[in-house]
Amino acid sequence: MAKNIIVPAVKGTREFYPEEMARRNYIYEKVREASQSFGYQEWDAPYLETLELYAAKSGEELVKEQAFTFKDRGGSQITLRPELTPSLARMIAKKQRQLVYPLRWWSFGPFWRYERPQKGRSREFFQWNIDMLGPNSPEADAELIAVAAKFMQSVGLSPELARIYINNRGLMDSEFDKLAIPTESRLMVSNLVDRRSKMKADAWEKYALEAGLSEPQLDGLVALLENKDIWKEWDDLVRLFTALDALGVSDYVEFDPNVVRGLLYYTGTVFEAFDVSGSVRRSILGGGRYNNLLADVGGDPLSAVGFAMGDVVAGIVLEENGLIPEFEPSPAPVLVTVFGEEFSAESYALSAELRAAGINVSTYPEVTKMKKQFKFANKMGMRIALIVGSDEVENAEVAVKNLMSGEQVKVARAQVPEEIQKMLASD
RNA sequence: GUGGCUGUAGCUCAGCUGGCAGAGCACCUGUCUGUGGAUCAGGAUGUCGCGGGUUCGAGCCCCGUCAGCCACCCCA
Repeated sequence: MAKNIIVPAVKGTREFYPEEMARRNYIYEKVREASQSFGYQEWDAPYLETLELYAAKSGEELVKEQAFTFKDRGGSQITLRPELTPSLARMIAKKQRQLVYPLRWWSFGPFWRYERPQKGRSREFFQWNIDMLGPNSPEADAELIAVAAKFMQSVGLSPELARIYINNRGLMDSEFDKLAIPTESRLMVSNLVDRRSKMKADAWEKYALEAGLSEPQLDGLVALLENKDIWKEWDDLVRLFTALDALGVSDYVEFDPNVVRGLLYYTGTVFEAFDVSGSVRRSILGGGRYNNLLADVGGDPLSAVGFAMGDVVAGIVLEENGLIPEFEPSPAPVLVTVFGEEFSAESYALSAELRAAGINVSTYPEVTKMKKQFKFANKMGMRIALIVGSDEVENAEVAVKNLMSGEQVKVARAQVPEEIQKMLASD
């Protein structure tokens, strides 16, 4: 069949055939609903940015190893955006005095990272970003977590399926102080904590000692990571959980001292949502409070909290839990068949009439056997087929066949739009 | 960047110690000359990822390469 060699798609990209496109749009739609229900405004930034923008704050790995960069014709280093936050910071900084606070913004768009594709990771992906800027309160943090919970709930991810795990960097730092872990070791300890769930206990302990922890520090760290009640000693967390309770999302949230988040810029609350039992061990979404970012990029200090969700992991989790809505191939539920050459004008006129009545309609675009036309309607998941043949034209009627039930009735031509609307509304 | 697994029909895959390239599904035609989704009958379909090597002979063995998947790293 394929005599010619098909040029392959770029590694790590995904091709969106209609079925995949429907899934992507479904996620986008639910993201929009959740964001807007809390009053967040949709915005977007350029997809192309200068490499310089990321140098200021993003991790080295992200910029040096994972950015897609190229020189444009003028010689500037251009990057396909690997994340959104630096663009957000710039756009806020540029209009910092004109914007209205608390500022609530959300965005859903493409991002690129040059990394090895694997389960839950591609080189081109979509990401939901949502942030609140201005306030610095546990209640603001709780709102973002509630937005995440609302999204999860709206796509059918119940608390039994997915959960949001919460911690606070301030609490951890204060505990690290008590264990006399020096500031320069904090990053190492964060990585250690991150890795704990992926390693066997004894291997992890050995690794921790090799990384420079003393025996008492290790014991203290383990005790800390297993203490599910320590949040009660941290005022911000007490307020956060109180607010989450009031927001009605306490079923979705859980304190977990093991959540530290790799990124350096988080300053307070951090959280991450995971599939409770699925095969993806990656986070569905993650975020937290980052109060220093605006000042770091040259703006006036401004507090912020937000999170990001990639569409790849989210899509896998929904898929594995059977939560993707059934795909309807044709956006038009009605097919107008073409009976023969001499009747095609009738069919097109009828189609136009139905469209004018607000009904989505496809007309079969060539003259062929009825069998083929019906087969097409069936495969496209259409619900109604119309026939305008010699008998029908003679009697000013249209044969209306319900493809779900198989029933077929003759309807007076003038009544057709109304009849179809009734049929479409009935199920 | 490191390591492992896999590339055979449109899809999912089988293919024995190296010996004529297969199945199921999907597709097309007919049974049914105004009607789909069921049954039955028939039919078409291949750069065995690509390049080289070994061999009388390679889908199978060896080397290389590309791609996909999985894990690590990092992270959405």
